[in-house]
Amino acid sequence: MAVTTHTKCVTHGCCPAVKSPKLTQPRAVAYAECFKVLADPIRIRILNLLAINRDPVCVCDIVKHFPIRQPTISHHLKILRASRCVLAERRGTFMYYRVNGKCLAELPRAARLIMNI
Amino acid sequence: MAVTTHTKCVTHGCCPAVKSPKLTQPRAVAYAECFKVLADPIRIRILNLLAINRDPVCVCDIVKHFPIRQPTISHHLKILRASRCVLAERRGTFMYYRVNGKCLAELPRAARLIMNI
DNA sequence: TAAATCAATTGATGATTGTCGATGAATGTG
DNA sequence: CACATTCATCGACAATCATCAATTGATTTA
Repeated sequence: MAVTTHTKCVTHGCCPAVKSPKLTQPRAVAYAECFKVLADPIRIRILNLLAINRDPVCVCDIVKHFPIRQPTISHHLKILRASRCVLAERRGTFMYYRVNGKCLAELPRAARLIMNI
Repeated sequence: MAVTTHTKCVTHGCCPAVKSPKLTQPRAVAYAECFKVLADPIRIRILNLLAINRDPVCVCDIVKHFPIRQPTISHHLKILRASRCVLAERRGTFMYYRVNGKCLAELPRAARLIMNI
């Protein structure tokens, strides 16, 4: 990558011996993907709804608690499912969702790695 | 909020006594805002770079570590600054950035609240 | 088999976001 | 003052995202 910006930074006396980030690019991308899942208040509240109800909840009952339509709820559930934050199970025509207990578990560790502590 | 979807959910026997989410909408929005800041690998690595270098780092030295231009770095720094993840200080023509030690500190607590544990 | 119901998918739309080049603001120096 | 350097801001653009209405798919029941 040819780093040719407008900024010349000719002085070279601004910061002596700046260390590179330890976090690799792929790992940072993986963390960002994880945070992106949580970067929506509806998804956060769906997670919370499922966490409070220990028994699985069907989609139609999830829909009742939010001011958005069923396809949008299904869209959010798909994202939560792809990231393994929730688990799904079919019973007849109903789809039952429940939270994955291990969800958000490695979040404190990620925070420590980013913050280098 | 008039909840009129295609889905009628007429059976009403799918899930007995579904509890509402405890997390309030404003709090979920606040959490989502926080996660949104971390939902970008460049911002994560800028945070990590600043965390590893205990001394403040100027913008031109941050730019050197990433394959994006200076205005984009400034854009990310503005977001990190607005969310109080980093602190800034001016020295002459240089702007020095350092990580806010309290950054990500309440992240585990947020995870527990969302997951109801 | 036909009808009914629940949920996922599709396609469209407006809003947001990451990136860039160009420019402007702030500061130091000759 | 004139010039150089660092960094922030502006405007534009493409990509992504949240949402919806309409449709399709899956399953049960009459």
